[in-house]
Amino acid sequence: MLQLNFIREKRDYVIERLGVKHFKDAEQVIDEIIASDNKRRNTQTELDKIKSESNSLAKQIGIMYKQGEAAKAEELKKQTAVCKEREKELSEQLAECEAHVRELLLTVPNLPNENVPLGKSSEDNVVEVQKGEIPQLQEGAKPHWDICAEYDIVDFELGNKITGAGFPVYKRKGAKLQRALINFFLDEAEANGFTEVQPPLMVNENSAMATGQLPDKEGQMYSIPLDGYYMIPTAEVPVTNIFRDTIQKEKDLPLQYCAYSQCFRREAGSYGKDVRGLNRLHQFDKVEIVCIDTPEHSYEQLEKMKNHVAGLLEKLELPYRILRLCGGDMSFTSAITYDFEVWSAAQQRWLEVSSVSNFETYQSNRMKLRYKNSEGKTVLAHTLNGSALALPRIVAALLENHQTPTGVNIPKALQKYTGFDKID
RNA sequence: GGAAAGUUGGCAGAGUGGUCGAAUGCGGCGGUCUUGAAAACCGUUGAUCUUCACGGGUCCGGGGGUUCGAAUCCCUCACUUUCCGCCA
Repeated sequence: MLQLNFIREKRDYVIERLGVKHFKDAEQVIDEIIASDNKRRNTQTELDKIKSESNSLAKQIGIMYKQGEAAKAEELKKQTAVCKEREKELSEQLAECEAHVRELLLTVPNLPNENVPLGKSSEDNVVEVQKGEIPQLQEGAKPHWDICAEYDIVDFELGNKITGAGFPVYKRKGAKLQRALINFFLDEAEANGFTEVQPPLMVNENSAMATGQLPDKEGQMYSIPLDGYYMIPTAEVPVTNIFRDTIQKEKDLPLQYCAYSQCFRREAGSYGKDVRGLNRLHQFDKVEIVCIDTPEHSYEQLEKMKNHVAGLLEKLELPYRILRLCGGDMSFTSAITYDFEVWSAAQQRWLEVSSVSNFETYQSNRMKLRYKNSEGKTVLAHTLNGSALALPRIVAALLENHQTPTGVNIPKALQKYTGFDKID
């Protein structure tokens, strides 16, 4: 959520930046927000005056009773009736204004950072780096879903029977590879200074609201209506919410956390070859990194997170590239996002395996995540997160890029985790 | 699932209808003392809205109610603890 004061002070800038994100009717919405807030302020000022009056009357009445001047007190009581009525009116009006402003604010996305490229779709994203050698595969190289079947390591049919599409069963060396990757990612994160946590896989409404999944992306999450919970689409939600409604000390920043979790996404609207095999699942495993930092240092921190992710891909010997997403392709809550993609040799295309973002104060404003700065002022912190990494497409890329006629080679860095060096 | 007791500032913990945003202790911060530190002593120390400012408003788990007046009484929801039941 954007900060009201910021919108008031930088109206034109806000509208211009929202244009980069292709937010419709920016001018109209922003002006309505400002107008509603003006009304809110006037109402509040008036209400405060009335309340101040009631308070002092009540005090006088109290004193009179104590001094045994009951008759005088009764007289004053009559006066309070008028105040009360007006108070009720005004506080209703105030609540209405507040609700309206909030409702509008929730529809406004985060502003893109100055470095965000202009553009509408994924074609306008900027390729920052490309690293690693694109492998030349042998004749008859297979896509990962065929490899999975050949070595019986991921069973999609079985998952269909038990649950439905997008819930595969990992078997044998496939299951071990999952465990190995999770441990590898967690160990690497820890070595880079991230503290491991294991969060709940379901969250309540407040948490989902704070990180931006609610109110409007409800259809993307699985919900448990009986208890009012949601299955997490990413560990970002529970881990960032650890810090909801807190005031941190500046000397404790940056906070750096990592968490393994399973993630659940409905993926409504997806179809076609994009969803084949491990490309898009309803349940998948991911190690997430989450950071809280000051506005002064958050972009440094973002670089650190990018380097961490790049290091993982290099150790897995996978060719990858880093994209800086354009305004039209970024998520609602992000100020800047870098996507990591690995080359899928058999599918002949790039697969997104990580997304690293700085949300600046957008999430922290929703969740009241603040810190005391060196001047002793309480200000909003910046939140950042990234996947490090999501498993399914990594598995797909490992299987495809490292396949040989006699089996799939496991990268050296991973061998001590898997306990085997080849899937055959 | 049943029963009971709780939820107060960073923490511990007073406060059961009136000047209580809240005693006290601990912790934090600043200072005195000290070569330095500790101890001791002194001072200071919640958040938030509004106002150029003075000031004013709100917040004692969340929401609602009673009352001229609520941390304090009532309703409701959530959570915590203990006992019983069930159980990996």
